[in-house]
Amino acid sequence: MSASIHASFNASRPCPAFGALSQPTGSPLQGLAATARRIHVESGAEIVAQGGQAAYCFIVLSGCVRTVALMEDGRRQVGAFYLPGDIFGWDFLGEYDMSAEAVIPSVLGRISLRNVEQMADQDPALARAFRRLAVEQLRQAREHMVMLSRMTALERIASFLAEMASRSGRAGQAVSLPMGRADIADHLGLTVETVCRSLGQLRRAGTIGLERHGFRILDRVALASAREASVH
Amino acid sequence: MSASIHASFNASRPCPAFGALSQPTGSPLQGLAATARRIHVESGAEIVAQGGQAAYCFIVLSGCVRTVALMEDGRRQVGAFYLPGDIFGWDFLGEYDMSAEAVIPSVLGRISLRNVEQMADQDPALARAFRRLAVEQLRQAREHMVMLSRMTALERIASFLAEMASRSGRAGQAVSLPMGRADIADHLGLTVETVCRSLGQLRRAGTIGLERHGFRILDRVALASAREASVH
DNA sequence: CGATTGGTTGACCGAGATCAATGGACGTGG
DNA sequence: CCACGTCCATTGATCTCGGTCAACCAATCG
Repeated sequence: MSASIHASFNASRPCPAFGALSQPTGSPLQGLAATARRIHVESGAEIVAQGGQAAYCFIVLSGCVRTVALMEDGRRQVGAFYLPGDIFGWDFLGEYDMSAEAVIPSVLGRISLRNVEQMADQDPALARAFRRLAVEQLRQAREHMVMLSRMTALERIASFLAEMASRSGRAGQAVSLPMGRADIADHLGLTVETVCRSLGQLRRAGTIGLERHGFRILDRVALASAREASVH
Repeated sequence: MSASIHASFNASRPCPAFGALSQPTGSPLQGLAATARRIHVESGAEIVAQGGQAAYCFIVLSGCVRTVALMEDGRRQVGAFYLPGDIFGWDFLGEYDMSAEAVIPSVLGRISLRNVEQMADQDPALARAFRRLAVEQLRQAREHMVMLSRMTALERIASFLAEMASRSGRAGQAVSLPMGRADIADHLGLTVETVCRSLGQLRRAGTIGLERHGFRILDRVALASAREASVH
């Protein structure tokens, strides 16, 4: 069964043009894809370095990418996970404020930020699309802030699973978790141990089916009620 | 002394055109200010409602505004505080995802979002300015996320004070804290009691001078070291 | 001046971090 | 193909920071 879930991820949803971060169909963003150059990265490889000059943004074609902020004392924050169709790295000025790393072997499309600026200057629709992208990111960031400041460990895990499920295509299906427990912990502001315990709690309650690199929602209602503190 | 600090806020910095959220001098954003309509709001008044249709954005001319997300169970998150010169409410699509309330009696400039979109479509420089604004907000949001997920109570308070000090004009000066302890707590993901205790700790250590509506940095080095977990 | 609101301080408790040990998956070399 | 080693996930025991509950105090306002 482990294999089946993992396979269902590798087969993957048919890369929905521009996914979670994109605007509705016919987005002017699609014009950008034409200028993209394919990049292959191995598991764990750094794609952009925190503090480096921002020159490119990327679209995930396959695999999974995480953004990471690292502090001197080792405390780590995983900003977001990017799945096929998602764009990242466009939202930087001057220098990247987080590094980006491949969670698993991935294929990316690389787009010059200079191009983006130029095309946006010439095409108000594209500029507008980027404003919308920014606004959507801000909304997500605010939601994440509420989670980090006000939700319990169990609520965070439930929210995370629900989000991954909704991003991974249709409901009821097996959902892939390409990232390790440590990544999840650093994304949710928890420790690995607490992540494990909360996941185990949901598994034991029969809410989810769980394995190393994937899960399946067994009781949608229970999962929703475990989230509790949704933002309105 | 209480009076002196408070007075120094009311006299206030001379409203720096577009403050914390603006771009460098000569910003194309200034053109927008011409279309603004002056609005006076009393202390505690709701300026926009969470869930309402977004039609306007605002620039703070005097006073202080907070954005607030409220959950059914009463848990509250204060997103940000806006001081004179700051713009808020532009980063919404369709509906406001947080409400905005006056912390103290304030004067605002109200700008139609429809105008903003139109002017941005016609003026690439303005569109670019808004992209920069968005990117800057995202950077701040990410920093705040790190704080909420990884910093101790003392570190959060120290960071907050340092930020307020740097926003409130020149260093070494008395800094106003127009918002109450509850607002600070909900902004930092703490409780009122913990905010008090941490502030008291810094006061007793001689790091800051403290009173109800303001503070003063006495030991800049100690405050910086109390922050510890800066995002490198 | 009393009343109401907001700030401060103390005592206690609990969710989650920390420390420690074990188990299972995967990859490498014999 | 199996033995071993490494890495990661899991589980348990204990500790701690910050939340909760409660009392008191100080400002502001009628």
